[in-house]
Amino acid sequence: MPSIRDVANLAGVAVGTVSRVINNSGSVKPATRRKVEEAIQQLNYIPNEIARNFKMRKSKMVALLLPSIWNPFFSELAYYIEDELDREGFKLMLCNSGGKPEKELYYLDMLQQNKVAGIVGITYNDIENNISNNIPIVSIDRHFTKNITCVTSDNYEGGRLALRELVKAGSRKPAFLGSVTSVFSETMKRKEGFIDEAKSLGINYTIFEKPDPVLDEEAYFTEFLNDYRDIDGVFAITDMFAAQFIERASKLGIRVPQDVKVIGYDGIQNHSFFHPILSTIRQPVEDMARMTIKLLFKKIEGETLEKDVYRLPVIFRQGETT
Amino acid sequence: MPSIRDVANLAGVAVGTVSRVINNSGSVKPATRRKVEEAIQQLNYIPNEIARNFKMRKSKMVALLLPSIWNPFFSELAYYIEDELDREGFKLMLCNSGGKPEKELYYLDMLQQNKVAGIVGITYNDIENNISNNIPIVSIDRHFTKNITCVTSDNYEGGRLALRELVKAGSRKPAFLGSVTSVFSETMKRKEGFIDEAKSLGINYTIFEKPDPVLDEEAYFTEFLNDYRDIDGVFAITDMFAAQFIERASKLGIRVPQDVKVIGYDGIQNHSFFHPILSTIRQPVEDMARMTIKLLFKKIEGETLEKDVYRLPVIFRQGETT
DNA sequence: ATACATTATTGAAACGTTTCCAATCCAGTG
DNA sequence: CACTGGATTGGAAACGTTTCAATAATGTAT
Repeated sequence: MPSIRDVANLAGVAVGTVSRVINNSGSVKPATRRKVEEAIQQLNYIPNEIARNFKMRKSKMVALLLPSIWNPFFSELAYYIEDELDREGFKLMLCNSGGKPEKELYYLDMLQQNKVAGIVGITYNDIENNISNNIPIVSIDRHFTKNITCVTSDNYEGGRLALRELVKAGSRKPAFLGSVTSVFSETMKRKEGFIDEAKSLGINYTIFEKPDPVLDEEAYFTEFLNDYRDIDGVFAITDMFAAQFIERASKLGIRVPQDVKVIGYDGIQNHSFFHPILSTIRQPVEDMARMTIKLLFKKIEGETLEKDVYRLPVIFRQGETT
Repeated sequence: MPSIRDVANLAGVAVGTVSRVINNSGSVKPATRRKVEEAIQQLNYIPNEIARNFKMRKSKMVALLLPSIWNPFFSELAYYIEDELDREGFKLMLCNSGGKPEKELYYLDMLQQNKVAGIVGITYNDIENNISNNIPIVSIDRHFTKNITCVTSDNYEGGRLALRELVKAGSRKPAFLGSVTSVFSETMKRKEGFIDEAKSLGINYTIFEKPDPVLDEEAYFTEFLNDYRDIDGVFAITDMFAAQFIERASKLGIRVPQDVKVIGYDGIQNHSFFHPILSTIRQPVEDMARMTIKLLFKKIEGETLEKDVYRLPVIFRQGETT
């Protein structure tokens, strides 16, 4: 593996000169440049990025820490994040935490050791207190404190929109179905929006939340369907949750949308191959991803951002369930 | 940011000693060890992994190069790959090539600069001739030459199985639907298996392939449905392809499975929320992912593998389309 | 031609580790 | 008590870059 020194020797110049040729920094005579480039060709020299990172005390690696890349919402997000990073020559390191706090901490520790340039975090834990030094972090959907910028969709407006669309579709007794997640999660605002809009329209509503994330989901849905037989509309906190509800309801002979209208949140179905196609509040995933990375770049550059939370607008996408 | 030298000073020992404490290498007296550990605590010292990689001339980073993480098959694969890597303390770098040859080459080049320990490649290009030095590579579903080990599902048997299942479901005039991809792709064996089994059972079959990957898919399916009206069974090369066919067929009033039985390949639907649930040839994604990484580790260790291609068995999973 | 300004180039230090050899320590032995 | 050998520790080189001060070469105006 030839080094910059070998190139310098072959070209008959100093290593510093080779460095300047490679990086286009400083000035070098055209003739010299040519000599060096020939030597590089001849030796098939490839700059050692690790040595460079080491010397410069920074890398162009950004980590994406999320529960599971398998989740279609996250994989779409990851796709755009990688794309945006690549535009600036940054690389993406992928970390699946499984949502487990100890794994999140383990990864955070590892990322510090590896001196990543920045972190995009979708975590359940309070990341902030566990990151000792000052690695720039942007969080998606989790709002901790000032130090960690948050990018999210407009969950509150999404909740209001969902309620309005349910009503528009004919629902008179709508319910919100969700599961209690992290207190830092912005997604809880979906519920707030739902409630506020119902109140302002004078509509009776029901809130039915799964308290424990690991609780049996089948039991949860069954209980709901038994206890609230007159519900005629459901706003589920995510598309996945909505789909589970629909399946469970179908098994009990409840028809969607005839008996119950259903609206999800996310908009993960990017193809209309499978049915029913969910009516949903669509998050602007691509915009969120690109904004996240742009903000992260700014933080890496040392700029301070004017806002703590950036909320992007959502839209209602009509499917077959309302 | 404290360095190993600061620790050494505070503890009143040499840097070499600190290094030995950190890495548990060589021998160090318990009393000394304690002193050093205290200093580490006090300074909040974090070893610099980049410096380490630099010095050791190797990193624990493995790259996954694939068309798009957004594709559910790949995101499932990536999930297990990351998990298996993490077990040995390796990290995953994610590269979306979009399937574009130039982007694949660009990434390959970058990965060499970054001295990754190994590469998992799902590429359209002939990777082999474009990787100058000897980074260990394991490929999924693409069989190049001896240098790059290939892990794949048993596509040939999968093809035979699909044909048998279509016949079992009552199809008398089955067709294979696929698109011509890379000549290196193992997935073409699905067609071969389909054909061989049809021949051996004395069944008439049809092959209808989309020649150009970028060709309009709607036109392709429409043409097929117009020209082959008597087809009563379809084996599509992937689940996605099958789903597209079903959608197109439905629009023309052709019912699945009453008029046409459909079998896909992959088994990407890990939940039964959306319908129809595809009958499919399920790839053992988790096994493939873990085997890929285990083989890659062996190559990184310098072992030579006994086989060029590792084929894992597939199963038929009954859905609602046969 | 001379002095000066500008452009090119060199050489060496520095980044934070690991590792090897040599030096030192210490317990046990004859 | 001197000696031996293993355990422990110190010190320095090396990994491949970038960068900076110092020097050399070149060009420019007088």
